[in-house]
Amino acid sequence: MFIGEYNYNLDDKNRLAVPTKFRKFFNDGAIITKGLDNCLFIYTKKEWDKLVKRLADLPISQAKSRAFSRLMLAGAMDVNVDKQGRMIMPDYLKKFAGLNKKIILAGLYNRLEVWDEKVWNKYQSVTDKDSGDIAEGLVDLGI
Amino acid sequence: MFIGEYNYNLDDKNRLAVPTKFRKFFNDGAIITKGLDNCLFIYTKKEWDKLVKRLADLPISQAKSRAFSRLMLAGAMDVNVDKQGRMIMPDYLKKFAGLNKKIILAGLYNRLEVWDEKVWNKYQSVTDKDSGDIAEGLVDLGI
DNA sequence: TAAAAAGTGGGGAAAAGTGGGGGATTAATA
DNA sequence: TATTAATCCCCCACTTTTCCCCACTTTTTA
Repeated sequence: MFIGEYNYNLDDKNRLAVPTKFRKFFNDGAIITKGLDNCLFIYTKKEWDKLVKRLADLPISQAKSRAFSRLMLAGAMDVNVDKQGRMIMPDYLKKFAGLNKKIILAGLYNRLEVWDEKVWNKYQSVTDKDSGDIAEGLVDLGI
Repeated sequence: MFIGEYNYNLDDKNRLAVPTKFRKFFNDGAIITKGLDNCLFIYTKKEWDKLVKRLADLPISQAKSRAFSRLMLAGAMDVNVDKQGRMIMPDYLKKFAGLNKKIILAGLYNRLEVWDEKVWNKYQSVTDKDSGDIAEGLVDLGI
């Protein structure tokens, strides 16, 4: 579904454009939530529903699963896409991900990730070094 | 499917031609991804779908699988081939592979590899010398 | 050596990205 | 409750990018 890396700007009204070819998936809105590694996750309604069901099954007795549910559920916001294909970024999510003007959108198959450009570049420079480990992962998958 | 070594130029508009005899495989588009050893991989839609099925189910809770997905999925780009048989190279992939004007395309059976000419020549000069040693290591893989 | 095919370059129309004004709805205050 | 204030979002307009198409050059082939 979603793949690729895209550059966009967050404007003064906190509007963020969605790549044209992905807009059709968000006709009935989108869910933006706090993600991992300092980014945000954007889900379609359909994918979000799947995720919520899995979160509901986490054992409430475990502190870690309670914390994860709070991150994903309490962090989530239902947003609309305007006629120009943009969604409005809530203030608390903008702060959470440290977003400035220059934004990276990353396609991760069933979700889009929102990164501040600088944070993204830093993450990349670390993981690019580990590409050896990543290559090992390829073998595990039989690729 | 794909074999051989081909010379092409990346033009000022970041367009890269595909060898004529291979174009028929890319009628419905192509996927370019970050590869190993500083090159890029080009897959047909069909081959890509085989790969991506394995990636879709990785657990988002593990930092390593997130890094892996980001390399393979966010690193990939869905591209079209124009009437002249060229695809447009996204900026971030051009940077990743250090591409300049002179490009080498290499056929690796189920994928095409994209190399900057200088990187290719350097890689060749090392591996040509060590080809004996490299072959020795393949015993483990049953070749 | 002529004709055909492939590689390469560039102009221009169309689409996408971006910014901002203004009206309508909602909230706030006297 | 009337008036004011604030927010949201729709729409218009400008800028930038993309991509389609045509044309020229080089290479291949008959």
